[in-house]
Amino acid sequence: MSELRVRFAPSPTGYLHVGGARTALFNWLQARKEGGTFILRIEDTDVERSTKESVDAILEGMSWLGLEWDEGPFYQSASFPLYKEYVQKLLDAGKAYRCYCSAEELDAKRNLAMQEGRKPKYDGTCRDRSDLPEGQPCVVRFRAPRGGVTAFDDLIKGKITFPNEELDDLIIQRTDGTPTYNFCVVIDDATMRITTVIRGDDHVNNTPRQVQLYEALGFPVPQFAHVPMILGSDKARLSKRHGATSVIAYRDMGYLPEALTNYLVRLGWSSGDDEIFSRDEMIRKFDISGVGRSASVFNTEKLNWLNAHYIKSGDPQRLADLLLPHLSKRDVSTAGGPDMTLVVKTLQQRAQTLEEMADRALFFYVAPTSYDEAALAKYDKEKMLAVYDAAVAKFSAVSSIDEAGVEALLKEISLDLELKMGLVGQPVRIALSGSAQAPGLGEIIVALGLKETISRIQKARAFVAG
RNA sequence: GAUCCCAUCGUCUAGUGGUUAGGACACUGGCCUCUCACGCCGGUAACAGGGGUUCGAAUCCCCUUGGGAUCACCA
Repeated sequence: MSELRVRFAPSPTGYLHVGGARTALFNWLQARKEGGTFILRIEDTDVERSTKESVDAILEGMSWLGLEWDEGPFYQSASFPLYKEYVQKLLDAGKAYRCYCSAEELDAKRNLAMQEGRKPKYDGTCRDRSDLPEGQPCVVRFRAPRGGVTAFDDLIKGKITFPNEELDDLIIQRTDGTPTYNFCVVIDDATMRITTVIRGDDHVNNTPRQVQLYEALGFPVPQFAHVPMILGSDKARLSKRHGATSVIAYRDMGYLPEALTNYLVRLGWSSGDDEIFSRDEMIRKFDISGVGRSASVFNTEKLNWLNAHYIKSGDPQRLADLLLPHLSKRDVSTAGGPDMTLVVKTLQQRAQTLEEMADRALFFYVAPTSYDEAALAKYDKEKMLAVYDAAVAKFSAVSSIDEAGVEALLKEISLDLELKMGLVGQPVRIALSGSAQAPGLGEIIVALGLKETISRIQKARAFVAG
């Protein structure tokens, strides 16, 4: 076991977002690669917005993606006393002070500064205040260093430096006594002995403040790796209006977890010309320092391609299990119908998602009640009837059949009636599936069975005969 | 507005001073074929702009432009 300790720290105010999922994946991969520890921490210090439903949704998303954590989930809300203790430490050391400015006053000052084009930062009114009004509501602020710079070496972005002038005295404890985010992360990351903080790059601007906090508290500063954002097709931050952003939504749309993780790992990271990565390959080849510095656009087309790849190469039995809920959703019962494994096999080359596969699988379980008229119209009525009669005769004459057998029978019909294969196969396909687009006839007939095949052809014959 | 970050085909990316700038998705031409797909072969398509440094820049430096993030008693 290496010393590497990483964490994924979502705030439970919604479902697991694909961006969050990628951050979690990168953390997980780095931990697995190094033999380190992956910790899950729920940042629920905002009691107002945090919900149990969100926690469950996040855990469900993590599990579905197979990102198992080694420690946790830990809840920040359980550590309030700990934060209080450190606030007091800072207060005692003179590294923090009480501020009696009201939220209204602060808002007014901030707006004024913005209007006048100045930096909207705290003016330090209470920084050197000597009187301590008893019983007055107050917050606690960190006494930030005034001059100089604060810098850190980001594993992804390189060295980042901030002038301390830009950083004001941030609030670490609210009027109601609860701690604020930037303070909690530092305490948690330090006490959990996190060695590498891998998170979204919307946090880079928070990092110098946190570094100052680590230093004031006497904690070792961890390494940071800020992962670029995921954007929508218009290059704006990915949001619902670009489509689904919840990983569970992707599951429900029929995506495979290995396809999503494969897609996500390639967003911002690559290994030569490779596109397909098994779990093991990902773990072996991934390295957080190899992640790119720029944001990337989420592209559903490529995700579809990967999903199709994993459907094509997936185990039919497993896919059948995963397909079942999508069929149930369509009020289709597979009981008494063809073996689902056989059905899946006919569709693996033809579906990009399980939803699409379910649509295409429908006819196996529900005999067509109507036929594609436009397709039917392309064929001569008398010839079709002859094909149907011949097919019924041929299929009735055998007791069992395989794909090659179907092929042979169709050839015979083609020769007997002196019709091209296309004129034999298509009418039969329409009879069996109702549509002009379906898997190979051999596959369909083997899955359906001779009895059902003959019955469907007879039904179609009656329909065509009028 | 301030600070910070970013910049190779439409998209994801390879490239780390010398390449016909490579791969993948998408698009597209053809082959295969009982349909639709799969598969196979081929094609279109990029170094944001301008200055340097260098014998030589996609690669190093500067500026411009364009994107993004953050500036809360949210996380």
